[in-house]
Amino acid sequence: MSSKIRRSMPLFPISTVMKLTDLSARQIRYYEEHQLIHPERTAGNRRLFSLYDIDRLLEIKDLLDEGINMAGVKKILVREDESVHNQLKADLQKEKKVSSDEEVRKLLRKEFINAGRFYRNDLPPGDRFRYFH
DNA sequence: TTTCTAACA
DNA sequence: TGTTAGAA
Repeated sequence: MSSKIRRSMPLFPISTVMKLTDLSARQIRYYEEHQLIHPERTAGNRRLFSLYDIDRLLEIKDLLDEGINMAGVKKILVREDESVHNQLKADLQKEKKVSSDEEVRKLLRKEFINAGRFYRNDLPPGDRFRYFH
């Protein structure tokens, strides 16, 4: 579980992400506008990307290269997010720790503060742990 | 210097 | 998607 936390740690400025993904700053910001990634922000409003964000950008790039449009990419990534959520829920239920989606979110809030795919800093504080769709 | 937002001869 | 202006 600690690996997930490390992968979600906000570390890189956009210049580094541009080099790692070979995407333009415009493209990276555009994908954020479309809710495909949710990079953290510094006190000075600069974006800080995690390894999860980098992975997602690479996935987005691959899907786009395959000819899939934004709407399609969004659907695919949302499905993946839901899959991750359901897998986590299944694991937790197996351990008899929780059962409802609400309980899954509650536990996530406790264990993955700022965890990449589950935390949305673009929503009001009380709604930040809702899942995508 | 780098990054941000907003906007478009 | 690129590019640029003006601000931070």
